[in-house]
Amino acid sequence: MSKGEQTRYAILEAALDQASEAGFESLTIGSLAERTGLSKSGLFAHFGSREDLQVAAIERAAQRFAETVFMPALKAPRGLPRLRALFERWLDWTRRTGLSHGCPMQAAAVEFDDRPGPLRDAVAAHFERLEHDVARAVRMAIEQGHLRPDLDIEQFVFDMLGVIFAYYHSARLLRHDDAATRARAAFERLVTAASQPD
Amino acid sequence: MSKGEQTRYAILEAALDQASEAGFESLTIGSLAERTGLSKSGLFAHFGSREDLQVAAIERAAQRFAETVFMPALKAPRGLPRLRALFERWLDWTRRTGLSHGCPMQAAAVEFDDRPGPLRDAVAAHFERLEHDVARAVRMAIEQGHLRPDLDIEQFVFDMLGVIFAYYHSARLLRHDDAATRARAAFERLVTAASQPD
DNA sequence: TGACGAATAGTACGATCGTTCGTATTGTGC
DNA sequence: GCACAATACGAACGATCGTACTATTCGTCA
Repeated sequence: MSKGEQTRYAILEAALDQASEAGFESLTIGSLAERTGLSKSGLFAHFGSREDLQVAAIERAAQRFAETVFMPALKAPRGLPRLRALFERWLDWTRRTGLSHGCPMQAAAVEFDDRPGPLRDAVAAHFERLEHDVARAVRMAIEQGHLRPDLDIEQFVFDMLGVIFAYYHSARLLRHDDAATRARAAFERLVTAASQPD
Repeated sequence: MSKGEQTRYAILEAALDQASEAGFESLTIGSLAERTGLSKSGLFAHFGSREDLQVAAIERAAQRFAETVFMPALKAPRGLPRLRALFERWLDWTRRTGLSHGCPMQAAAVEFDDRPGPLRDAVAAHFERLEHDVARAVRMAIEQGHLRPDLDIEQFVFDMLGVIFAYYHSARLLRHDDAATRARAAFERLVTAASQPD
C-alpha cells in the first residue's frame, strides 16, 4: 500500500469515527484535517471534493459493516443459526468495530433519504445489497427446513430491519438497558411465526 | 397573538419544512432568514441563540405530531380501533401535516442521540411521552378485551415502533411502493399475536 | 394622536466553510 | 544516489456561519 493509500485510509477511519458521533454531514475538511494531523489542503488533495470524501466514507462504513457483520456470520451453519448470528452481530456491530457511537449507516440513511445525489445513491446501494443478502440467508433457512416454505421472505426482511431500528432507537436515544433483550424477544417471535405453518 | 408571536410562529413553520428535508442541523439563521423574508438579525432576535431555535423547532414538530396523529385518533373508540387509527396516522402524518419530506422527529432522534445537550433532551422527551401515550392506548385495548391481559405492553410498543421505522426506511430511502402494505401486514401480525392467548 | 416599547433592519466581527494555486517536501523506481 | 512523481503544506479567495451592536420602523395602548 503506497503512502497515499495509507493516508487516505487513515482519513476515512477518522471520518467514520466522526460520522458515528455526529453524522456524515458533520464531516468537514477542517475538522478532519485537525483530527488526522494533516493540513486542510493536504487532506483535500486526496479527494476531489467534500462530497467525494463523504461518499468514500459511506462506502468505507458499508465495507466495515460487511466485515463485521456478514463475513463472520458465514462461519455459522447455513439456515437459522446463520440468520441468528447475523442478527446478533448486527445489534452491536458498531461497538465491535470500534465505533463507540451510533450506526453510521442508519445515520446516513436518515440524513440523505430526501436529498437526491451521490450520497443518497451510496446509502441506498448499501441497504439494497444488505437486504438482498439477508433475504438470501432467509431463503437458505427455508431450504434447510428451519423456516416454513411459504414464508414471505421480503416481509421477513422488512420485519427484521424494523427490530434493528427499534433497538438502535431504544438503546441510543432512550438509553434503555433492556433494548437488546426486547430486540431478541422480537426477533425470536419473528422466527417462531416464520417456522410454524400458517 | 401579537406580531412577535406571529413571526416566531412563521419562522418555526419554515424551520419545520427545512428540517423535514435536511434535518435540524441544517437550520441556519441565514437560510431561515431568506426563507421567511426577514433579515438575519431580525430573525435572530426571536431566539437567544441558534440552539434555542433548534429546540423550539423540535418542540413545534412534536406539537404538530400530537395534533396530526394523537388528537384525531382520540375520536376513534378506545381499544383496538383507536390503536389502529394511531398506527395509520403515524404512517403518513408528515404528508398529512404538509411536510412533504421525511419525519423530522426521527431525523432529530438519529441526529442527536449521541450528543448530550438540550437538543437531545428535547427529542428524548418527545419519544418518551409518545411511547407512554402509545402504551396507554395498548392498555386500554387490553381493558376492552381486544388484546390479551398478560400482554407485555412495553414489548408491544417496542415492536410497533420498529414497524414504523422500517416503513420510513423502506418508503423514503428505498422508495418501495409496497412499504405501507408491508407495514400494515407487520402491524396486523403484531395485533393478532397480541390478541390470542399465549 | 402621541408616546413608548416591541419588532425589525443594518452593519460589522471573528471564525470557519470548501476550494484553488504555487511551492516545498517526501516517497519510489532506476 | 538521482530524478521524477507523488504527496503535503501555506496562504489566500469569496462565501457563509453565529452573534454582537446600534439605529430605525412599526404595533399597541393611553
